Amino acid sequence: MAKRGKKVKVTKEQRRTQILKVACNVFARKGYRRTDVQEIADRLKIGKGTIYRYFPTKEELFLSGVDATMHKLADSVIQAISRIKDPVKCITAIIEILLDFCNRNRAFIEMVVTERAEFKDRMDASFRALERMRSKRIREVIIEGQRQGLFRKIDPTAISVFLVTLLSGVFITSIPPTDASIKREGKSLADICLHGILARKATGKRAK
Amino acid sequence: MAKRGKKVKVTKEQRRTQILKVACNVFARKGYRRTDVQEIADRLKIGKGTIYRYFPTKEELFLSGVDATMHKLADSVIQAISRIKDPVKCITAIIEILLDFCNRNRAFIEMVVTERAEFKDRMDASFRALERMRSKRIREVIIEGQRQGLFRKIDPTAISVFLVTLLSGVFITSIPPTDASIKREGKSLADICLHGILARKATGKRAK
Amino acid sequence: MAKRGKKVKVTKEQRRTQILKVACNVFARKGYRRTDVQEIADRLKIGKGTIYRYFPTKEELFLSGVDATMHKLADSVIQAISRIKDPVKCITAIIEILLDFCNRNRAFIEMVVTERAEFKDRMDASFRALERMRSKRIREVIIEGQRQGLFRKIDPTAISVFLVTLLSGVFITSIPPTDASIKREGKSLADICLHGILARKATGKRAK
Amino acid sequence: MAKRGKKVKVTKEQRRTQILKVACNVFARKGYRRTDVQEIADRLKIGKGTIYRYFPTKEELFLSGVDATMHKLADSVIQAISRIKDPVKCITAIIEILLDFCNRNRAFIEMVVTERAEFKDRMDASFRALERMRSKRIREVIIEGQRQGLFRKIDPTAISVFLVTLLSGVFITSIPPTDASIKREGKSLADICLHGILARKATGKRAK
DNA sequence: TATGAATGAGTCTTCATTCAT
DNA sequence: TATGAATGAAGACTCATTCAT
Repeated sequence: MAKRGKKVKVTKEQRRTQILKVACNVFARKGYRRTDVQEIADRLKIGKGTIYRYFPTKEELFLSGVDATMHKLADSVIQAISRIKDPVKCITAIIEILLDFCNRNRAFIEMVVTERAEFKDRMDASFRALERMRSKRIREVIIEGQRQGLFRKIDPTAISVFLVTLLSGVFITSIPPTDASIKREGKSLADICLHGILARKATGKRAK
Repeated sequence: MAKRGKKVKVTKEQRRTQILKVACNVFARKGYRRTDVQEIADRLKIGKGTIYRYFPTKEELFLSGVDATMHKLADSVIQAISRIKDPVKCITAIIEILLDFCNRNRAFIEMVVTERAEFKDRMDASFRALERMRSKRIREVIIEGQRQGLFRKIDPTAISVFLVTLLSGVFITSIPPTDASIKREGKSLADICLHGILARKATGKRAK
Repeated sequence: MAKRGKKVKVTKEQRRTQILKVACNVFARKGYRRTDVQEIADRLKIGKGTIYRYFPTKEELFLSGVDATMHKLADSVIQAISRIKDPVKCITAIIEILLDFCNRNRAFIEMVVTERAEFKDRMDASFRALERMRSKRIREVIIEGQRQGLFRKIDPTAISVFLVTLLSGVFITSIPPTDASIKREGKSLADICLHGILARKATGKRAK
Repeated sequence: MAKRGKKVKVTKEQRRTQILKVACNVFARKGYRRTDVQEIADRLKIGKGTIYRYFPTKEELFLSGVDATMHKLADSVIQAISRIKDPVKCITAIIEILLDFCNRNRAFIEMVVTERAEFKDRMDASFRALERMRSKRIREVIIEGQRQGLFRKIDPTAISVFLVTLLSGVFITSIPPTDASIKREGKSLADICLHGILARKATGKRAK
């Protein structure tokens, strides 16, 4: 009622972002269905109706949150890829960036998991679109790596499927809190990706 | 009302299993919240009350379904592992079995995803228990492989984390229908796992 | 399932009485609505269907229990009244008997209270019938007492209303467990009934 | 839908009271279990959800009704007692007030009866608390009456038990509609309370 | 523009009663 | 005769969305 104090004036866009951020947190913690729009409003100390002024439905609010974060992720991966020329380093970077992102966006990961369950039909499209894009970029890196003779000459699709699968695994398994050794873990995953599990002596030429 | 025909006699256990199976399908298709217990009953052509004779709550019904399938999966993986002596073949087998299982249990995968969103706190324990067990078995295979000089002498935990991550990715990404080339895909994933992405000739120069 | 042992053969009437007794206890403890017919069956170690062989509905079962006990109470009061000739002792006896009965039939009292709430329209008739009868007997005692010059010459209805009211109060307030001093309490109530609260010396002046 | 007319503006407190009043009536008429919250809403021409905005559960709604009326009753009795100095008149007044209250609050009485059956464990506490308080006030009146030499010098507890029992009886037996002669009945009950049933000429001989 | 009171469709769960064995 | 599995009507409660102020 009171809300005394300077009652900071915010632009529409800022207000929208505020709402989105808080909504994401609540959705992440409680899941889509369990989240009461009222709770989001309460946390923001605004009226429930106000939220509906910015987002037509609860669903839209939720999906907007997923989308926004999705784009942030995609952007940082793509940016990294385009900065790094060396295909080998690129693969490592992609894994590290994803791990780092997952670590810093636990809430988001939860949202995506939830989303998949709740909005299977509707949202899968957008989810897959992103995945396909990611997959496409990775393909490019792989083909470049093969062109340079760095990567094995196997079906690029096979490699890209492999990487996407691994990355999805990273995405999913990173949900439980992992500690600050994220960096090390990223390196370790990338190393195995690149060199495989088998001992080099078994390969003949592979021994260091 | 109808129940035409011979009115097959079923034991309690069979009835329970029947219900569980249909329930899993509906849950998988619609998600936990969207599933109305009435629909499960309708599909079984039994009364809603009957379901509640076998499962005290909708939640219990859901979790029972997850649990049952979880155990089937764990069993088939463990069995395979114990049958196969060669660590290299074992790794391949684990990937293939999981892929195959995911392919044949789409519904189940959906349930697990849903579950994670809905029953985060409650079910995570059982989910992780299974994961830990799987991880432990894989470690054993890895250590054996290293003992035989087949696998690289790097931290077994790193390898096991890598494999579990990849497997989780398999689990998750297999949700969209993949065709019968599952076998081939499994082999392909395992191949990259074992030999890595890098070309052999490049190995020498790239070794750290 | 087993129920081994001599499986004592019981007549239909005995079985009916058994059921009624157990049912009364459960109803008394949980109230009519809260009582599950299944629980009564379980306690008796018989099938639920069996109960329905003896009582057409749950309601009938409940009301039969009330009725049976009601009659026991009415009988013991009437018997006492007809044994005792002295109207003064008779009044005391009625109070004592009721107190004693209430004390030994807590469960029953609860049933009557429940019944009044649940079956207001339907059962009130039978409840009142009994009350009227009790009231009628009491009236007879009063009139006899007045004839003998023992009781004040005020409207017998007033006295009977007074007594019925007091007895109903006994009925209701006796629900919480009272100890063995029931007898003393009965005497005390009867004493005040007979002599009133006012000091005798005051009687002369205060008489209307 | 309709909500014709001026759509009177009501405060939250007024709305709460409105709901409580109608709810009491419905509960009283149908009993707790038989009452559908929907019916209360329909009668108020408001949505069911609105009721749940004011009372978290049906039970709470019910018990709030009992409580509110309980307090009204306690207040009017206590007020009357503190206004009247003469112990003899006080006793009469207490009976009259209770009778009158019961007559004008049939619905309430029904609620209390229902409550006792449904909420035995939970509500008994508050019910008894009130009773104890009433009983304490009455004791004070009695002791004062004895000090003034107006009342017989018997155990004050005995007298108070007697009165509470009688009052409970009034409470209970007044449920069936009694006519406007309430006043007369109150006087009559009080008269017997004070002077007893026995004829005065008999008093001398019968005194213990 | 912001609010939050009001709404009522949607669902889980209970349990008296039936009836095939 | 006894059983207990099956039934489905009934009812409490939630919460996204609306809309008057």
